[in-house]
Amino acid sequence: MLKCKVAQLVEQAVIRAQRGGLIPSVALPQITVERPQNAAYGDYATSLPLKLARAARANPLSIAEEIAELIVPIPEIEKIAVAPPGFINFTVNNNWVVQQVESIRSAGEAYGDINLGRGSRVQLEFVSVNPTGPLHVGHGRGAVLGSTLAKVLTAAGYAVEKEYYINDAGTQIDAFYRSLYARYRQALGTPFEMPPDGYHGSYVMELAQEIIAENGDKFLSWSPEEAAWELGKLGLDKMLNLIKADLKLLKVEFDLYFSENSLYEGGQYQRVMSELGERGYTAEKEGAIWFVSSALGEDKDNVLVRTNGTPTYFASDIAYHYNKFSERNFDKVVNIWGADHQGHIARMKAAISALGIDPDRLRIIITQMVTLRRGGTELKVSKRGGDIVTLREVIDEVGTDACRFFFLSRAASSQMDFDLELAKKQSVDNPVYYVQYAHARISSILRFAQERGIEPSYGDVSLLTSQAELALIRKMTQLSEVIEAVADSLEPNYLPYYAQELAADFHGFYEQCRVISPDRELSAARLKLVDAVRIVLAKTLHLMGMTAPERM
RNA sequence: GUCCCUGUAGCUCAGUUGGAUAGAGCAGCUGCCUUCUAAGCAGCGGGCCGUGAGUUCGAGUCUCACCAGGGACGCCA
Repeated sequence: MLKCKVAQLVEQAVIRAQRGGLIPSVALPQITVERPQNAAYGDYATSLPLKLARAARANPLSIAEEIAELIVPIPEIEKIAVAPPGFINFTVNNNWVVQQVESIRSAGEAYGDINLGRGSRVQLEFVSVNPTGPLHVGHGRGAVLGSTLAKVLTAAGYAVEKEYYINDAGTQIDAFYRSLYARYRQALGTPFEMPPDGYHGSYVMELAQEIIAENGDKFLSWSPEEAAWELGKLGLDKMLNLIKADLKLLKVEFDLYFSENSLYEGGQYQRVMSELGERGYTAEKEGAIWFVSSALGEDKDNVLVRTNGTPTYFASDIAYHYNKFSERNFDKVVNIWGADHQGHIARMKAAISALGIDPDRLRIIITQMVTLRRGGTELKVSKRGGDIVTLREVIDEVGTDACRFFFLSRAASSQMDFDLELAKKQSVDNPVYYVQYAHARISSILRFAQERGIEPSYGDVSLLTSQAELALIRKMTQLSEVIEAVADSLEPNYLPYYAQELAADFHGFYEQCRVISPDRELSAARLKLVDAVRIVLAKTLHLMGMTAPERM
């Protein structure tokens, strides 16, 4: 990345300036290079002199001049300028810029990829919704976020594994099983009361109907416990398949569905409990076994094993994370959780440090709530309460691409309104279509050129000299910086904004520069540029899990 | 009561980790299609960045207090 190269040049120059006594030898902060907001300042800038000014007790402008003087010239950089109050600005050589068109075309789909991760293994766990009901919009948000992060981290050189943790054990599953059994009985005309803590949504009745259609009434003769268990397993399987189908509609897929139950069957749960005990982090109180998180600075302890002997969700989650770090040896683990899991973060981190694992290896992203609206009225999404608007209905109404783009455009930390009416009404003037339209236009030009026998490969990029052309190429060269920013921050919302900027630069170019003209040389050169834009735009769309349409 | 997230244009939201003149999309208004897609382009209007202090060369960004909205504080997950 040219940006890193510039940072290195600055660092070398500063060190030289300090050794030569031109500026005081104070400790250097992290050398950062950024893109100035105003293009008039050039392509890159550093505010290092401003940061050094205080410690060095010197005028930032003169520091900037001393440093700038010592920066070794490289062919890519055409101009280095000092600007008040103490910036050093870098302007990239236009020859280098136009050459990037060639680089893009030879790199193809790999263009923009970086090696930030150096192959280290990252596990991304997301969605992980209890298979006790259909997905709602909030789940969709985490799903889109996770699947996009997976793509970006892969592009950034990490070895990524996507995982869905199935909570197929515990009290919620039990409540689901008993609800399904009650609905089964009711559907067969043998009245049975719904459990008070049950799932009242109509989808449970539909599941019961399906099971009756496939298995008849044979469970009526079974004992309620056995019948609930068998029915439950059938229902859970169906529910999970529905969830997978919904996720597929959203273009979300996993490498592994990890069963909570397997932690008990595989012995991880037992191993973790004894290890926590050996390390002195468990205690028995009031007939239950507790994790002594207060010993690690938490404000209270948490139950691991209930009085009735069953483990809590927290206990199996510790076993799960032990499995991730100590048995599967992931370098880093990223979990995407809903806002309701906020309180779980601190104790989860405490638990893994209790197991001797560096808690910084675990990063947890909390997605804030999505409130679904239709116009002014808020729609309910609670699973337990009854009927909900499902994710599938939202996708059917709004479309996968628009859904994904919409979710990605908002930072995970912001709660958001998803207004179906608005999403549909705006769908024609949506930024989504603005970006995709650019790709369709490009495809159209390429078709047009092909019909006339104009080949992009013959193009001579040095003919690309107009402002619109250069600005467009400059924008393309930012892709790897965007990938880096997303991979570092785990905030993919840079992506949709970058896509819009790139599309805007293309549309601007399209208005100002006729691609296929009587000038065959220029036509070929511009066609080559257009083909490069196709590559970068499609890559950006694909990182977001969106389609790059050839016609609209 | 404690903890977490949010508060930026009429609306929905960005703001590159503390930098230069705070941006985009909708909505409103004015222009631009005999030529590769007008789902586009050019332009106009719109701001006490919740409030008040603090940190420093410099704050939308960091700290504290307060106000407002949301979430979590369970032997549910």
